[in-house]
Amino acid sequence: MSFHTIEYSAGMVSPNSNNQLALGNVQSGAAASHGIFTYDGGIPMLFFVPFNDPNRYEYKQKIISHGGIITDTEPNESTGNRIILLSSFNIRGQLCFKLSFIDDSIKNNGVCDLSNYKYQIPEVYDPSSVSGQNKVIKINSEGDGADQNDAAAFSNVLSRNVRPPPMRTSRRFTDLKDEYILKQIRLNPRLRNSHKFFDGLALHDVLKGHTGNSIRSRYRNHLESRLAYVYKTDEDGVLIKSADGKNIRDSLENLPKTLKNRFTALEDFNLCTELIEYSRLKYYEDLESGAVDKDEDGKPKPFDLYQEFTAPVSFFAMMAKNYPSHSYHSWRDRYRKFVRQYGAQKYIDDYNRSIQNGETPEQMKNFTGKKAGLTRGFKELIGSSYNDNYRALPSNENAGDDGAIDEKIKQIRSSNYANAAENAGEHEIQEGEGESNNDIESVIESQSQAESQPQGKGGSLLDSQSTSQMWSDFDIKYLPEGITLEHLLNKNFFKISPNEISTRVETILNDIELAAPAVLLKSFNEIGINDVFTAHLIMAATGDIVNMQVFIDQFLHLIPHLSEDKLYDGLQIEDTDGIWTSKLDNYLLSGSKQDMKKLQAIQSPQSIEARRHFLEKFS
DNA sequence: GAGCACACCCACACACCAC
DNA sequence: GGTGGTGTGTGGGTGTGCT
Repeated sequence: MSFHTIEYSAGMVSPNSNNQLALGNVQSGAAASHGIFTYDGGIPMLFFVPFNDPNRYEYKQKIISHGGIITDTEPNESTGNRIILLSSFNIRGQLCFKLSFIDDSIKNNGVCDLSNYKYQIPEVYDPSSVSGQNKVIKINSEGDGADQNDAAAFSNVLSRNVRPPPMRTSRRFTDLKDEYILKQIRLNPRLRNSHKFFDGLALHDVLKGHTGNSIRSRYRNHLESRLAYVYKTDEDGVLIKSADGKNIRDSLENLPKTLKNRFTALEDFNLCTELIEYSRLKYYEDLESGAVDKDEDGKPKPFDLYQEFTAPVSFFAMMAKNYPSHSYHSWRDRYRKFVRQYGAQKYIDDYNRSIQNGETPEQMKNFTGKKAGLTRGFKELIGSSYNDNYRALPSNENAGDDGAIDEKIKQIRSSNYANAAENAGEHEIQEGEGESNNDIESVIESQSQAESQPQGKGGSLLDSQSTSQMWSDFDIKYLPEGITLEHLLNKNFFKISPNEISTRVETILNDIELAAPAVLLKSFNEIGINDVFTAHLIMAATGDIVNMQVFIDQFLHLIPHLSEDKLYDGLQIEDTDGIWTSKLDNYLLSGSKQDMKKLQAIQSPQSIEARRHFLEKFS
């Protein structure tokens, strides 16, 4: 039932000249056929009880069960319609009435004179007191007769933003007080962490003399373990009563969630993945309709996984619907203050890496507040450390230095060379007792001897005579200058995470069926690698599947940092053994001592020898 | 010195508002 | 409707002084 659906006229409840409510046409007494808190015609009276009021839920029940309505909207005189503000205590100088109005009206079976329940003189601490003693300031809701500064002080104390100076009037908590606090928590389990709730409790007679902070601290440090049970409430925190009108005990296992829920790592992950998925779909829609931005050459810009994503309202509405643990506003705020700062794909990478390392992923944090202010340009810092994070290896969680990628290369070489050797000359490995499968040199040795190894599992795609013949029809060559990302990759590439690309490449290269060019090209196409790039891979890696894997991993590492115009230069990898460029080929072909010296500083003798054979066959 | 009461801090969830 | 700015106050503490 929504009060918004009811038309209220100002005349039903309107302020008179004394700022008091006129209730002349309020239905009252036994004549009330629709309940006690109704106007003529049975239209319910509107009440507002502050959300932090410790008695809100108790009185919400009373009001609703006697025909009235509790609104979620605070009274607003400017609208002309009046909602009656009820509270356990006087607040912020507003026109405010005591909750006993409800009790007395119910007892009376008719609406009492509301003006008799108006708060007049709140008691408030005076910050100007030099002695540090409490001083009672008399202030009424209109501020008449009261100093404006006092009114401001009153407002400040209640608003929590300005606290009185330290004043320690320590009072011991008694069993009675402790039990009272626990009872209030049981009645309001959703508010068990709320500062304001405890501020409200501090105004209860039983707890007079303690501050809200003190009571909150008492509960958190001493009483929480004694809570034992709470009373059952609905999603809004309203007490659920049994058939005989009693509160229902509920175990702590069913504690309702508090007012605010921290975002978890999984929720951050879901937000990032949904955001990227949404953006990717949008990109391809735009691509089809020609709405994608063009580069200098007039070609559509490729989808950038590491871009700053934007999302419309509908996206956050979808998130709130599919992941109701947070509201639309919360999801949107999380995106604005965290995802945008951190980077969606960067977080996904970090999350996946944590999972792979057997660690618990952490949620995004430290992107708001004062600390965030101190780290201006933090995004740039993240950007610069991206490489380290991206390159860190599961087996080396501290890897973040330049050795990480080398370590990865080593691992790939170890496993693949071992495979190659296993397939090429199993007996050599078996006979070499005490020889490690990871002994690269010896494995290279065995590989080089295995001219007739089966294709597809390790070694070169082009080693044997028959497969060389098959590849001879395929145009193996370096990428030309001026290539774009679109030349290299198709849309499938952007649907797969970088980690997965690497794994898929490894799987494809290890597949024994891939000796045939068409199969390899098709498989690479399926993960987004176009033929021209496959040709370059084979050319740069001398057709060696290990080196192809190394090239791909280096490419995946480089790609987030390469602008379109630097793509060609960026792919000239000249510092990795087994990876070749036309410049290095020229060194080899020139035969000059100086060039060979340069070459030997990069390439191993095995690589140089293999390259020589390769160029003889295919150049 | 220990325990307690209380003040205070900080990150950030959630919300509202203006443009 | 989309977006940025910003306020409020929750959630989870730590620091400090009193008993």
